[in-house]
Amino acid sequence: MIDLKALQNNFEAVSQKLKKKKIDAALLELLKEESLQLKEKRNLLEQLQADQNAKSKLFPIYKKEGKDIAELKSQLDQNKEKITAQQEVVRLLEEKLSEIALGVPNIPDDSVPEGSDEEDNIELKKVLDTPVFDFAPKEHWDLDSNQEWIDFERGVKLTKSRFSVLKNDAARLERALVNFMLDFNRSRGFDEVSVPFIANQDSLKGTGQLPKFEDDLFKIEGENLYLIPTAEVPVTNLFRDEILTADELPIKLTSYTACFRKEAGSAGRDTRGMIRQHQFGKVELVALAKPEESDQVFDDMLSCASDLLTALGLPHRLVMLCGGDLGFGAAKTVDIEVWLPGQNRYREISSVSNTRDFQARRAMIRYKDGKKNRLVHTLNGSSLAIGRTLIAVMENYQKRDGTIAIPEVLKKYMQ
RNA sequence: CGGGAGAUGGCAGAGCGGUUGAAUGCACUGGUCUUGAAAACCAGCGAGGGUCAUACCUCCGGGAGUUCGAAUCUCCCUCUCCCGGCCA
Repeated sequence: MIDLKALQNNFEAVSQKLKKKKIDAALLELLKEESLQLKEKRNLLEQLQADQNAKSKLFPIYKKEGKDIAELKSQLDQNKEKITAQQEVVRLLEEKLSEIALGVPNIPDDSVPEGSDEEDNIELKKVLDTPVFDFAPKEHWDLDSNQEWIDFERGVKLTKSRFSVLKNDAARLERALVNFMLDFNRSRGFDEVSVPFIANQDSLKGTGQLPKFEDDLFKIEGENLYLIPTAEVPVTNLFRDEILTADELPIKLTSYTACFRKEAGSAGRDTRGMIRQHQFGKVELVALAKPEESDQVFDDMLSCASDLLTALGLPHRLVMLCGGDLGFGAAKTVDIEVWLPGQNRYREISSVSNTRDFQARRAMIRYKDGKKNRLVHTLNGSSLAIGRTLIAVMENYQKRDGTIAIPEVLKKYMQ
């Protein structure tokens, strides 16, 4: 959630920055008006309550002194009606306000470029040269046309489209990738956690998936529980409603989970192959940091993910997302795109974001800064999506005879 | 899924329907003492909103109710623990 106080006090600046995200200015205006309204109504309510409290305290005194309490009681009764009415006013306003506020995306950093979509993203750098083949490299599904590695048909049989089954060396490779990544991340100072793949509404709300993006989630019937779309949800929410001490920050964690996404808005996109599945494995990086150190932590996470690809020998590039392409909760995001020779293009394989205090405000994650409690900054990034990494290995390490080499660093994990 | 107990501040643990936002202990922070530390003693120590700062308001799992007044009484929900069944 954005900082409503900042919106009230610096309306122009905030709404100017939010323009990058193509937000309706009228909505912001409304938000500001409503929040000021609420402040006023709430002040009135509090006055009434203060009055009521003060008079209530007279009650036992009057009784002790044997005074008549009928007059006092009638005053209290009247005042009570006013309070009840005013409470309703405040409650409605609060409801309306939070409905609007929860739908407003995060404020982009100044460093985020203007732009409306992918086309306007800015390439920061390329790492490793793209491989040169003396034959025409295939896409992963053609490489494995008889489904020795990835069995799409049976995945569909078991569940439905966009589910698949890994077999033989692919299954082992997946496991090797997970282990390699977790070990790598640990060596970079990220502590490993293993968390539930199901989260409740409060958690999804804390990281911003709810209420706005319910359509993207698999919900468990009759339970108010959801399959997680990313480990970011459970791992960040580990600290929901907590006040951390300054010296335990930054907290840097890594976790492997399955991720479940409905891909509601992507009908018809990437229907072939394993690029876009309803379920995929991902090793995630999550960090909580003091505001002044979060940029440093962001860079650490980004280089951690990039170095991982380098270690795997996979060419990739770093792309700074423009305002229009930025996710709902992110103030700044850099995507990492891996080279897929079969597709002859870069495809997203990782995404590192700094949400600043946007999630922390929703999830109430704070730390003690001397006497005061301040919101932390939360950051998240895919270490790498496992499925896409698997594809990248297949396509980049393919040989003329259709076999696939194993990256050097994975060999010890494949024995 | 069936039977019993419970939910209070970082933890432990009191709390008659009326200055109780909440005793006490531990932990923590500052100070005195000490060469230093420990011990001892003194002081402070929940959160959110609000204010320049005070006042002031709200919060004792969540919601509804009784009452002039509820942490304290009633109802519902959720969760936790113990017993039984089922089962990785």
